[in-house]
Amino acid sequence: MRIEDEIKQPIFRNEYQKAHINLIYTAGWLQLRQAAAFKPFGLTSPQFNILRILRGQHPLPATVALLIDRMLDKTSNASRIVDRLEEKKLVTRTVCPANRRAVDIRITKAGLELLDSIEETGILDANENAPLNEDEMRQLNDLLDKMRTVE
Amino acid sequence: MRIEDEIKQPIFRNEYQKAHINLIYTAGWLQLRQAAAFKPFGLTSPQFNILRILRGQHPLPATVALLIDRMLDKTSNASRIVDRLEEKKLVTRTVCPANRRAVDIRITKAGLELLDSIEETGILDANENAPLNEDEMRQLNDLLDKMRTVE
DNA sequence: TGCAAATATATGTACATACATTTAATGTCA
DNA sequence: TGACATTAAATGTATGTACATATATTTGCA
Repeated sequence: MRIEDEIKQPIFRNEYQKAHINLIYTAGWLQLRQAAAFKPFGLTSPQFNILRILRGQHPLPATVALLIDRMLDKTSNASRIVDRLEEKKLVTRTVCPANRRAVDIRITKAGLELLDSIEETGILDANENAPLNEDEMRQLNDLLDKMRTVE
Repeated sequence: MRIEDEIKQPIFRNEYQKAHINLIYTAGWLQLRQAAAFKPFGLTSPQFNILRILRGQHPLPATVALLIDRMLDKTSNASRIVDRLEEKKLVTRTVCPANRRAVDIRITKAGLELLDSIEETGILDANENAPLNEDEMRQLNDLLDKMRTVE
């Protein structure tokens, strides 16, 4: 369905404004689908995202600063997302011995196993009836990258 | 900057996963810019969005159900966003006489003037050095619309 | 050495999101 | 008509986002 029909606004000021609204709408649509996929595993999208970064570092630890640097949304509050993961025993937090201001965050065995079981379901992979083919995906990636080249 | 560099992840499982992450990242980037633009006017993005819908209805009222139907993020909580706008005297809320379960929400004169003054700044318009030209914008819109055609 | 600046993280507050539940009004149909 | 379902909105709770401020540690340099 075209964005005009999705939000029942037949006319946009210009193609520029329409692309912006379309982008935010589509991202929200995607977020909802992802959140629903993670829910059976008791994870939110930001929690999953942080777990994935920690696995990338494993067995080395990550600091909060590293997580923020690698997160999709850089302004979100990594500290509190780690709180939730720690409560669920999916990560550990220990004071960094080399720099006692920093905190070493590590994914646990349970965390690694949870990631594996999520990925085994295949919900993160493209399927045969994906609406965009590989070439279109590449085109989309290029347009998005280019869009952010301002200032 | 390419998404690989933005989030310092050199390899993605596939173009599909990369497009998803790119989309969410770019939407977040855009949201931050928009939020910063609205901030001097004391509005958040969802508040601005609802005001714009109300202007589209004006002088007719809108119900909460209509707002949800037209909002970008359909699962957000329109009731409480209207609370904030009402506190700022930008909208009014009255019980709908025809159906006393429903609430008639109307944009006030102050609300209309605020929207005008925001739009006068031109922050919502494309400028000469926009990275994507009109044709590329159209291409992006088509890809996004197509992406959502699942199930 | 000692003290200010910088760094790393945590905490506070307002707002938004996601989803379940509640309250009130209206519809329906036996 | 009266019980029950449906509808419209508000409210509760957990989480996340955005941004300011606080706390503790380390660094730099006079």
